[in-house]
Amino acid sequence: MKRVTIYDVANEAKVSLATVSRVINGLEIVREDTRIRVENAIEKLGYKPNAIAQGLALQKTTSIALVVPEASFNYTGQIINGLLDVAKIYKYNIMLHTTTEGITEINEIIENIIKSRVDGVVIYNDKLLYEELVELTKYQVPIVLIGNRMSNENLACVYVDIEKAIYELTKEYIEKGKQDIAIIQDRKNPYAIDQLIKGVTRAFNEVGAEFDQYVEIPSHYRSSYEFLTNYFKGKKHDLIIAHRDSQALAAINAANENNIKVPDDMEVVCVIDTKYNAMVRPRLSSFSIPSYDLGAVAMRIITKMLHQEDFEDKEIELSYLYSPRQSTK
Amino acid sequence: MKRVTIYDVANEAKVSLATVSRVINGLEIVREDTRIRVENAIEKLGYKPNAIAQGLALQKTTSIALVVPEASFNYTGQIINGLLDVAKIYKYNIMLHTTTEGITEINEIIENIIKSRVDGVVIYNDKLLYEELVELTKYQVPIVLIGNRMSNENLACVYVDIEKAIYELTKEYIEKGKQDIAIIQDRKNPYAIDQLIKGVTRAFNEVGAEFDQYVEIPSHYRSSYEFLTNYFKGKKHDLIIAHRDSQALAAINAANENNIKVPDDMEVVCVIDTKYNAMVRPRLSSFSIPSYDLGAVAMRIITKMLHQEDFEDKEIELSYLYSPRQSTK
DNA sequence: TTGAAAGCGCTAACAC
DNA sequence: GTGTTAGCGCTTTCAA
Repeated sequence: MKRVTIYDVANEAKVSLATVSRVINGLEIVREDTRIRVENAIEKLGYKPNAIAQGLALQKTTSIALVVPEASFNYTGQIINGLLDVAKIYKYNIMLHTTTEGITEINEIIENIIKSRVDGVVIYNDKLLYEELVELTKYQVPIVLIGNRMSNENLACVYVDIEKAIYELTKEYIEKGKQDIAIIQDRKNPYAIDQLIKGVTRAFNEVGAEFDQYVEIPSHYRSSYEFLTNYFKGKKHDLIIAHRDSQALAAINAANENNIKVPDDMEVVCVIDTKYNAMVRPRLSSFSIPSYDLGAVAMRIITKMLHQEDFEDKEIELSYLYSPRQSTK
Repeated sequence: MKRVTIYDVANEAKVSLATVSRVINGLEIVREDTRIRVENAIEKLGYKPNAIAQGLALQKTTSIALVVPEASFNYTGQIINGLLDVAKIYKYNIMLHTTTEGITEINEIIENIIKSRVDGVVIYNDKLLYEELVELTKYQVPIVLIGNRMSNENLACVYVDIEKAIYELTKEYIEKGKQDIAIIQDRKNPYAIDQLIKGVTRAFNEVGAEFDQYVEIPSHYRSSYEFLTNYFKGKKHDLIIAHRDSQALAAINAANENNIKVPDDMEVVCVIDTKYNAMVRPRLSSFSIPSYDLGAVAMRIITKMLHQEDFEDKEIELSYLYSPRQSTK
């Protein structure tokens, strides 16, 4: 099947290309019978409009760029699904970009995004630096940030207030007299960890105490687990706060290794979990972060920005739900 | 920063747009000093070539479409990473499409892919029907299939022979006198399950036996687990073969519930696993399917097809590695 | 080595 | 209601 253009269709239907264009775009000003003729021609030739040409003519591509950190699809999977579902509704295509380690590379991605002339970009990246965002903003492309709280002219965001979540959790534990609380480092999510620390610290400060149990570990499980296996040899806490479920699991397994029983001897919670939390034993107490919704809302916001729809707030907070399970008492 | 085009750069540098184009594309025929002038202008104006316009002029978009089933990023994540890494090297952009349930929808996706004029498409989808592939092939766009074995004019594939894998595994168990082998259904991966059944059946047939223990279960864990919890009440097998690790875990948990110890009373293996297999106890014996490589190779093949590079075979088989762990003896 | 001009496929005034 | 035509931003002959 050779490339068939709008001209071919016009010829076949004995009309001008303008008319074909009108039919394609569903403009009402076309007479019934000529519309039918055109539609038949389209069908017969198997014509599909060239989105690239349309993009050039219309100055918009109806596609948006999605930037996520590499390798962690376990956590971003739901976000992507939410985003894609909404994108489908509004007929947007998604160009997927992933960030790896290395500051320089992000500039390549930006370069790429700009060149591709997407209509908007959605970013979920825990370590995106402010300067890079500014660079992107210069090109007046609407941006929605997932996770980070930040906004301006054409920058909006959707997030969950995990600082507050952890603050409240910590307060509860302090009230129960369990003040020995530790946070496990997560190299891959500096922003999130920052929020966790802030939350715990705030709760501690309110009772005149100080938080200083930030446990730094290599971020990959194997070493993380190994480190913790040692760590728990002579030590345990009332409560361990991890960011990802995989880290919480590492902690539990490591504790187990040292005969520390979870939740009896030590409790463990994590902030974001995956479907594997339904399968592990003990099941992890966690905050149900609405990942799917984060993606869906982000995409919805982009469409609003693109269609100049008014919207109340550029910073949208989604709520979490704490779900106590078997890793806490 | 307003839209700056090749004309603006040409003006700024006092050359024609043709020259600017040459500089952008690194053509050697530009004199040193004028090249510098152009480069300065580009820098000054912050010019980024419009990939859409280039796409129109060149009749290629340097982007490829990736089609994966929704929701299972746990398993496709590595494939995507592999694909993206290679795509980066060859400067291709990725348009992400996901398939949900429903036959009709796949046609929408195809429509979309064709309209977007990607240079090629990579498909990982265990239930893509042959007719749809044919529909796509009509548009003479190079296609690479991941997982399914199939090829023709502009259709290549990369896969792992899990039929053989399971055949060999089964043979081994039969030789050990463990003939009570069951396969757990996986609704989401009919093609893979089909391969598993074929493998086991072949091994059984060779010793004059017949395989008939295909356990049908709802595919979501909750119900899967619940079903199996009942299933194992009066029954157990020598070996359970699951496709995904999540299903194997469901089986193990369900068995546990009924005091069937894995691996002592019953052994369990799965074909593809995720990073969570490093954290669960017992750790699952599994075939290490090289997901990352599947993605990487698929992308590499596409580039070969696109650059008319010759390549030996349109069907590339990657090898698996069986890793016995704690769920088998 | 550089410039002029046609063309990639489509949209959107503006005529008729 | 339909056709003509001028772009959209870039590449690529063909001349100069």
